[in-house]
Amino acid sequence: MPTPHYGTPRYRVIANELKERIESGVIPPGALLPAESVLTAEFRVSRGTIRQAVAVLREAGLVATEHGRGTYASPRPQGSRVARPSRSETGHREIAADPELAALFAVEVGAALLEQQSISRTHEAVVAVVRTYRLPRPSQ
Amino acid sequence: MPTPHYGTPRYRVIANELKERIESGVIPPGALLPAESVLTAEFRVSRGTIRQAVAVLREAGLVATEHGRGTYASPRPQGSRVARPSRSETGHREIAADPELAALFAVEVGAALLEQQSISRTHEAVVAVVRTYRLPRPSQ
DNA sequence: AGAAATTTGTCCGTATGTATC
DNA sequence: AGATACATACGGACAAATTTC
Repeated sequence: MPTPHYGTPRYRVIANELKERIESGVIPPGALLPAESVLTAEFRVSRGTIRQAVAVLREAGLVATEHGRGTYASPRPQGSRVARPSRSETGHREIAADPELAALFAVEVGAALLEQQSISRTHEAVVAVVRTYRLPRPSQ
Repeated sequence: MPTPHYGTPRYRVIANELKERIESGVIPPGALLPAESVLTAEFRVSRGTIRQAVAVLREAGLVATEHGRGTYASPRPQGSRVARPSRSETGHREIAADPELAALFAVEVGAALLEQQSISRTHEAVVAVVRTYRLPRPSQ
């Protein structure tokens, strides 16, 4: 079979599995993940797919990779009972306009807006969170 | 020729070039970037390399990609300090932390946060609304 | 110190799936 | 339905950083 991909892409399935292992402690904080070559053997996928999966975790801040060394599980934010930020340092998502934003942008309440969020930290502590709202790509 | 690559990787060179075009206005905000196949021809690299370059821009928030449509230049790169806030368009107030902000700032849900809002307009139309959240002045 | 092995980084070419026009 | 465009996946090759012997 060449490469069918229905449903969830394999790299996401693998990313979820690895995430599971990190959060459950199977791969403890600070530990090295198995090498890409090992993961390709375990999941029976190509190296590119593994790298894509690891890239997902890296963007989520769960791991950090070093050239020639390997990929480390990130040390836990020691708050430990504080929920993990569900998003990385910067990201965008679509949100529904609250009444104030709706009025400003002259759209219906609940209309889709683009929110870009960026987080400023010093060391670990969050200093500021900036959310920028815009209209979805300008209708021409 | 196999694939020599010294110095800056090609995908970064290409990302910088595209970034240049977006910030200089050669590719105006909201416009479609050339298709991956076109960029492949222009830069004479494989599609994978082009996708890697575009991924850099996407993470930086300079572009957004839609399946089957193409990649759009974002309305507003963050670098350019555009329009005067024209004053009076900004204000601050105290708000209650929603779960996401609470997690980021490591405070209780509902705790007081400072929100500063500024509104950018061109002519009359609202272009963007920026909300910055911070912890209240520490009493110390 | 040096060579080899390991591991991640970059790049290519190809094939096929899926969404949009 | 056909054409276009992005998404996923494979396999191979070589480069560069690190560790090991």
